[in-house]
Amino acid sequence: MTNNKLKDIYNILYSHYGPQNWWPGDSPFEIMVGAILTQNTNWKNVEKAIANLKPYLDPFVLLNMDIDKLISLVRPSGFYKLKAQRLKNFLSFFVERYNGSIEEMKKTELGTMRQGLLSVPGIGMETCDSILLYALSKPVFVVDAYTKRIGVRHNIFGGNATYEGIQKIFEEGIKKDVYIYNEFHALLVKAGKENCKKRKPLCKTSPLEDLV
DNA sequence: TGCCAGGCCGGGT
DNA sequence: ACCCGGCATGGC
Repeated sequence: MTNNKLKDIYNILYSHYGPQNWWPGDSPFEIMVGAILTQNTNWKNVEKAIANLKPYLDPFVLLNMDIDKLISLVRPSGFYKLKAQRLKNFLSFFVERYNGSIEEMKKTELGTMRQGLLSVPGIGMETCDSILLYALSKPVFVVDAYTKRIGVRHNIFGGNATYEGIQKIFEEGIKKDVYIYNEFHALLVKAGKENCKKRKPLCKTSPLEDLV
């Protein structure tokens, strides 16, 4: 069963904005780091932090780095003490369980991988799923605040829908395809930034306006 | 200038 | 099982 409305939304956004080619990042490891740093934070600020981290983008190097130094590097991304610790938490997990190897991690069964990531303090569902989809190319639909706002706005689901409820609707409503999951989420963020902000959720200029 | 950003956690109800 | 405050910098 595919949901035509979701397919329509995808097609409209894709035609309007074109491919987004996410995630912006030079390596899967950088994507993982970025996924943590971008929690409730403007991507522009994350870019600054990642620029600071560039010379040290290796799981072992970062794991062994003095916490105060790490804090100073991630500072521009905001919530810096919190995020430095969350990065450490993730790095411990990544090194202990997978020896800091993307390839090794990718061999794991998806459910196990997801459970493991979610057990890391500071990694919630969106961060976890972003890592799975964008760093590890796993077919997991990423739900975020924009996805929810736009979905409610277009009557795909109600305002009380949960993360996993929304995720299920998307995963069951469109073709299970990493490329589509990748682009769809990125397109929703793009559309959301332009038309579906917190204080003006009216989408007057949205390419989706006709659908409502 | 204030409001907001690609969340998550812990404590209170 | 929800709801809320805290976390913080920098862009527009």
